[in-house]
Amino acid sequence: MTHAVRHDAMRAGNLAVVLGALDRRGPLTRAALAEATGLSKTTVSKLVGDLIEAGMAVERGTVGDGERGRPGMAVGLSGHRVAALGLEINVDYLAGCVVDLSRTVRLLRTQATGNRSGAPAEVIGRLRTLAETLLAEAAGLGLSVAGCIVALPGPVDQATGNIHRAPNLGWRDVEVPGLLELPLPVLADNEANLAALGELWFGSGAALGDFLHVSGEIGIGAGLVVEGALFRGAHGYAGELGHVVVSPDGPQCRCGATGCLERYAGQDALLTPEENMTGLVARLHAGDATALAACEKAGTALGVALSSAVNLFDPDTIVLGGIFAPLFPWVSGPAEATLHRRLGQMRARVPAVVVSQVGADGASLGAAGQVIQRIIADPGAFLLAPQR
Amino acid sequence: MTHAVRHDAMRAGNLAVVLGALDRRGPLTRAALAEATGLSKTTVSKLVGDLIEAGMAVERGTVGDGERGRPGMAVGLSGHRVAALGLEINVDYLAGCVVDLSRTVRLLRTQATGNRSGAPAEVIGRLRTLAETLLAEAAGLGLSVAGCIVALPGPVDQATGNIHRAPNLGWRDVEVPGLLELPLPVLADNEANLAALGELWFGSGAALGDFLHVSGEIGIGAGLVVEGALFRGAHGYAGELGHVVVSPDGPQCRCGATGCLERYAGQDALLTPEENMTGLVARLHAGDATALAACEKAGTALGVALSSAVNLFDPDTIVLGGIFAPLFPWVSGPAEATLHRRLGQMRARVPAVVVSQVGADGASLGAAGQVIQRIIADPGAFLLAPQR
DNA sequence: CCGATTTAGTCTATGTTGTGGACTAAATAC
DNA sequence: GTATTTAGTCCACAACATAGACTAAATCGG
Repeated sequence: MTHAVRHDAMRAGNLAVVLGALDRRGPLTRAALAEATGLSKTTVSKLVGDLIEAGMAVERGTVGDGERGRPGMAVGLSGHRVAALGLEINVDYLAGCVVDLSRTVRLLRTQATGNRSGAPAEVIGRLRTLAETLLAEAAGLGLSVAGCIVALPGPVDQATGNIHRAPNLGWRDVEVPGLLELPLPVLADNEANLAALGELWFGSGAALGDFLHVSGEIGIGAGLVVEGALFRGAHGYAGELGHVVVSPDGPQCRCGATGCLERYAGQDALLTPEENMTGLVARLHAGDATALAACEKAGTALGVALSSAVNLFDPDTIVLGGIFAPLFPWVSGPAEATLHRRLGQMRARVPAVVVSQVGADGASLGAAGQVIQRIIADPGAFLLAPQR
Repeated sequence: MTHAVRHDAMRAGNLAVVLGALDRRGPLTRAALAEATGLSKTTVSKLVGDLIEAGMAVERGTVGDGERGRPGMAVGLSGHRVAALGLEINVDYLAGCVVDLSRTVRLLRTQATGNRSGAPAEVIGRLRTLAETLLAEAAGLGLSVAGCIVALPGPVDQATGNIHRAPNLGWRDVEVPGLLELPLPVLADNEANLAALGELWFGSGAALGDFLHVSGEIGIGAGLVVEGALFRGAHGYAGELGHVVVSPDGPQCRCGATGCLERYAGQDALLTPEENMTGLVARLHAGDATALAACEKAGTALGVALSSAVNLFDPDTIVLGGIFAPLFPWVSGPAEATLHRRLGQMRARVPAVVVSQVGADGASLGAAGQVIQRIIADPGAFLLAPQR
């Protein structure tokens, strides 16, 4: 239900409207803010005053654009006080970052460690150490970290932040947020979802329109961003592109079905057991026929699965991330050709296939960005937060 | 952007909160409403007064449940004044209905006419006559019709309500809402989307959880309902289940691709040119081997396409409507078996496949219901509407 | 160089809305 | 028949946004 609107909710809502306008339209004068939001100058002045006092906005000097009249004082988001922590647990690394309110990356650490079949408590302990280091450094920068989201490689219960199962880690039903024991609110989300948001805020962003972000790792996940917000299915199991049908009579998949995309374009299908991604890319550059054929096949299969996804989701753009980012030159051609072959006649516009602009840090950046997004959407809840 | 909250918006929001509570939780006393919404008794009393005056709510008598204390006066949605018009243009019929605020169907008319390759102006003229008849009858019942939505068999631009192309009607870029020239606000939407909403409000409804509604006609469309709201892709082209891949090397489809679901389970794939649906069902009941085999094949193909859709959308339930409703006994078995085969090992819960509870009127009912939904979500805009 | 004009931002009186608590109404409990 | 309990209304008050007057600081034109 839409919640009851009392006076305090009205104020909180308008605070969010002003902060949101600053976020989307860059620095603005109070007069321009009043124009943009439809609020009166008086109200905007009061709200801006509160935001400045809370360290969420700053005056950025007068804008004397040569026009007549008194020049306005530009007000913009301030990255000097409020910040967010993003963390990621993946199969072979841990990552963490601190992003400030203006979505500037202030700190970023990656730690290569084998977490495959590591005990949850042990892995989470290492992540806690990483997080505490980042929090201490953030405090040194004068930043007040308001919250944290952890990216996890598997479906996450949105209500609790617990991960139901992470096949690639060998985990089942682990209460990650609780076990982290950090002195701030902690939530968790699916790595594929957060990588899509990372692309939105730290990659090509709004230029993509509504986009489907494909994050191939061991499995292949996809996150859909519609009008700047993530589409989540019913229970966080949406976007499982890896098990979309490519050919119903295809090879057996570990999921029990046959002919899933993962069998054609998953990491295990492309790499030989003793080879890593760098090796494969080297072979591709050298013109190795086997490697080129495998990528051609993977790209075509990806195109088939994506054509189904486009029919169902209807995105403007498709972004290839994860393992498909380094393989993009070899995979995107066949994928795009297949998309055009299957969709070109029916649709006025076939989605473009582009490469992700954020690397492996996409998920942790998206996690921190999501915290920032929540703060901007409801700054009232953070105005009274302790300042360092 | 979230819109600025002024005093009038605060009041409008609270009106919506109260009306929404009445809609979802049935008749309630003012005291119970205050409890449910978090508003004070005073405020609830004032808001309820306005709603009663506007004819959107009525007192339904005291609830003397034997408890101590003064008995409360139950207040419920009133279906006596505000209503909505739903229309549908399909290949071989026109349909129209009037639904009141309490989502009771007050009037329902279907008109069998061949609209395939009929000139838009002519077909819309017939629809206008139908609409005007319904509006006159509604006025006779004391109903004030606040708005209208038209269901169309093809992708619809949400901003304008114009249909871009309707292959089964042979239409391109027709401004249906404008051409109707009705004396009330008219919008349009995709037939598959509205049929899904029809199932939500006039069929099995909330018991389904988040569901995917498959509406097979000539083409096969799907509408996804998440938390009581429709998921729309980027431009209203989402949910094209008919062109999801079943087998990439399958037969040529009219869309230019190969092996689309439509070629296995579309109306044209199941019926011989000289046969209609009734004939097919009769043959199935008689045990005709060819017909049974065709349905088995269609059901399996549907299961394959749906397994991809479930991987991407993650619904709780799948509802089969349109041509799949009469064919349900023969199609659902193979479809469900295929879903279990492909998804059973990976997912804790495979979506149940159920039959639609609303017939061919689903889309026009959903259209009217959507208007009602909008009124309930923002009653403020209709409080000053002319009363009959 | 100085007044007219224009735009930015603040200040003050006012209006709308929701709230808490006092008050009235109408039932059951003893 | 009185005490108790719950429903609903009334009234004084508080929170917030607003309109318009007012001050501040620039450009324009002579």
